[in-house]
Amino acid sequence: MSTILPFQAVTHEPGQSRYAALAAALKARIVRGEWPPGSAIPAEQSLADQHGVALGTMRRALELLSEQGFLDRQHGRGTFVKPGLSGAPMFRFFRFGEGGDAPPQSSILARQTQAAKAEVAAALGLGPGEAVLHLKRLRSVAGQPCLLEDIWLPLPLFEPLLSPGHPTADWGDLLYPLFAQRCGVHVHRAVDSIGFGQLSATAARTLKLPAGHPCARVSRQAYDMSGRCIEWRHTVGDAHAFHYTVSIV
Amino acid sequence: MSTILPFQAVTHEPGQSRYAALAAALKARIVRGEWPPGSAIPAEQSLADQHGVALGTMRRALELLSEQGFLDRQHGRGTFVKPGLSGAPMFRFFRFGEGGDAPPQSSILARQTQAAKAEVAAALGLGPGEAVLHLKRLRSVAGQPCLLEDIWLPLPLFEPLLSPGHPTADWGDLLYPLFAQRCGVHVHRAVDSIGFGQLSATAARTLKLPAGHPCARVSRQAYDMSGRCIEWRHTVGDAHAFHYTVSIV
DNA sequence: AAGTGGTCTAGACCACATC
DNA sequence: ATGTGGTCTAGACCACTTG
Repeated sequence: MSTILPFQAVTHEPGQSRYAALAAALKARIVRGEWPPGSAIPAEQSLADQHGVALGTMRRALELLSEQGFLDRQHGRGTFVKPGLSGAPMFRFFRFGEGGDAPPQSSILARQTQAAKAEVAAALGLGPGEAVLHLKRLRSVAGQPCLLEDIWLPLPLFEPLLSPGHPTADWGDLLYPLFAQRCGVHVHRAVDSIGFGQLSATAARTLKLPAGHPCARVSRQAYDMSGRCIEWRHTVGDAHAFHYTVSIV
Repeated sequence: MSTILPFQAVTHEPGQSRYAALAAALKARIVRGEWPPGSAIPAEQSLADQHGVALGTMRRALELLSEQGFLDRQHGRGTFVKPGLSGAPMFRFFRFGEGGDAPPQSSILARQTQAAKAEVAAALGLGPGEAVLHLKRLRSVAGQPCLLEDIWLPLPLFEPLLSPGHPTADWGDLLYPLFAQRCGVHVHRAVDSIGFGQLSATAARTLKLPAGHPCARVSRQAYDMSGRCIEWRHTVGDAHAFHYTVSIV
């Protein structure tokens, strides 16, 4: 009598390597939530036995998922599902005075549901007119306003953020941990698009800058582990505070 | 009697893996010029025999150098030393009208030797006052001037570019292939630093824009395979033509 | 001491490019 | 047909972390 090997048979296209098929199967188990973000997955040898492959082949699959940002391997400890992005990634583009020490403050200026306009629907992969949550947010450093953000979130998913029981004043200074705690949404990767323009009159008033002042514009699409776009964000800030470094290889 | 294995003994620190030491040894042979850029290096099995390691270990070393951009592996053909960057990488930051089709034109406005000022010397890793070649260069698309560049090159190395026998009018539209052909310098990687400001009066005149017009500033340090900085470049262009996309993982 | 991931070996066989 | 890099195996042993 032989032990049951539940994941041994992996669909394996002719042009696809075994380890790539294994990686896809493991990724599906991660995305499905079988192992929550931050938790450990079984040991290499155990997974190799489960799938009926050699240890080296399973290691190739795990290394692939690690390169793709789904897993975090730690020598002697184990292999863990990567938690979502949590830092203050927008501040990589701006340098405000003494921002290195103090964490940037955040205040929500507006929170309302909307029917998605064409641009927002396209960015989020929704049909036009579907319900979205719109946030207007001001970020400040040492009491000085510096970034103004418009954020759109697809709505059945982010409904917990509409609860009157959780006033926006209590949200804290980072949104992504809030998304994870309240809505179970983990931001896995993001794409930022950078351009320049002038501040509108209303934006200039909020940022305490003259109307028409040059500004940097950053548009962001954020995605969860399944590849679904879960945030569309538009940020403006003083062009003179913008600074970014790129490595070209 | 045994065959001589010239590279078998690799200095191998306790904390260093065998394949990392092999990669460092191979990189040294590449940097030294033993295999010129674009040429094939020996087959995996041959290198493994030379160094007295198993095939899989040599493959790890070669894959590492491939990830680092030193080698280009091609299934069925061989492993090749990567040629330097050759494209028009500055145009990744700007979108000018119909620039997709026509290659950008280049004209050298000035070419002269200088004693390196502090900022230039620091960027190139020279002592202050060492001799550098300074170029001023205008790039145009469809006859419209769009980018103005100041370029500093360390001087014993780039002396061939001073030859009166090669007038700047014959240099063509890309500098990096010129560096490779005339000076044997191959650009392996570059670091670009982006900021925003206003055009100076003279820059505005050259670009046919009003003085004080908002502009994007890109400062570049370019490095060869040995890690030496071989170019410091400062580029300005109309801020409204700037556009860039970043993936965050 | 036990369990984890990291390194290395010595082979077999496959897929691709070229002559 | 030959030579190249790509995949996979089945083991051994090492290095790191934790109880």
